[in-house]
Parts: sequence; structure tokens; C-alpha cells
Amino acid sequence: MKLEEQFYELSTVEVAQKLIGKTLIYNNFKGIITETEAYRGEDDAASHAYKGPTSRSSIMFGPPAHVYVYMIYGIYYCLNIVTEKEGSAGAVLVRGIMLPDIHLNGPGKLCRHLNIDKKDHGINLLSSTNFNIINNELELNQFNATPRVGIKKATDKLWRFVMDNNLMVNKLKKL
DNA sequence: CGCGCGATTGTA
DNA sequence: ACAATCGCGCGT
Repeated sequence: MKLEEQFYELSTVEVAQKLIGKTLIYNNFKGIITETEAYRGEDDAASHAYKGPTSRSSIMFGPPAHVYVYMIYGIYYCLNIVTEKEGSAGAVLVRGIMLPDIHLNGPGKLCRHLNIDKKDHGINLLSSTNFNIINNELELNQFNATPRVGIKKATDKLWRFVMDNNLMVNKLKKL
């Protein structure tokens, strides 16, 4: 069943951890989230929200369960899910999902393959019919925590979460 | 209003 | 190691 608002209201790090193993549905695509990163607010130097709300980051201060899509390096899009209650900044970067036929590792590749771009920015997962995240019956929250990728600040934080390799194999069999 | 750079990726 | 490529954010 679809994840509810209370799930996305949790702390950003907790949401990032708990999204591992959840099922993401986007139009005709259905895959299991295998990798995420947590980005917080003014206390997280690596976050877009670090310097407060701007035209780009204001959505991170808005209500949870909304889609935040931004362009990176002029070429790729990255998919994020806004977390925490309105006024408290946070978002989870979805870095990897496993589809029945391919494992997409990397936020740019993921968006390119699913055709996620600016048109999806601002979508509310709670009310959308073609963009959802749901609990599956294979619930297994096991992951490794590592530093976040591609950042130069706050590299001490272990806020990247990757599904355990063995679990990936098992889930792939059941897809 | 101009300019430097980035939560990336594929190629050399 | 580096190019591709553009919108954002900050300084002027």
C-alpha cells in the first residue's frame, strides 16, 4: 500500500533509510529502491537548502512527499522526495532502483531511463496516480551506510544508504 | 548582468 | 583524467 504522509514527515535520514527496499512506481515503470542519500537543511553544508530557501531549494522547506527534480551538470536530472514537515528542510535523493530487467545505479541514469525531468517537479506523491512509492510484501530494511557521493562538504556524514548485495539478488528473483 | 560551478556519467 | 552543457546563486 501507498506510503502515507506520516512516513515522509519523519527525519530525513530516517526516511532515506526506510526508502531502501520500497517500490517506486512511475507510469509504466515499477522498481525497488536500492540506494538513497539524505540531504538536510541549514545544518547540512552539502544540501541545496544549506543557505536557506532559494528559488531552487524552497521546495525542500515545503510540505513532505513532494517530488523535487533538479538539473545537474547541464545534462542530467536528479529525483528527490521532500521530507519533514513544512518549514523544516529535507529531501532524499533517489540514487538507484532495480527494475525487472535492469539495475539503475546512479541518479542521472535513473531519471534518463524513466524519463523523469522538470515536468515532474512538484508532484505530490500522496495525490498522484502515476507517481507513487508503496510498501511491498518483501519488506527488508537492511542497508550499508557510507559517505554521500560527489560532494565536497560534510563528507563525514554517513548519509548514503545502499541495499545489501545479497538482498538485491533475492529481490531480483522475486520481481 | 556576467561568471563559475555542480547531489553525474561515459569516454580516453 | 576530462569533456559535455545549463540553470542557479552570488558578486559586481
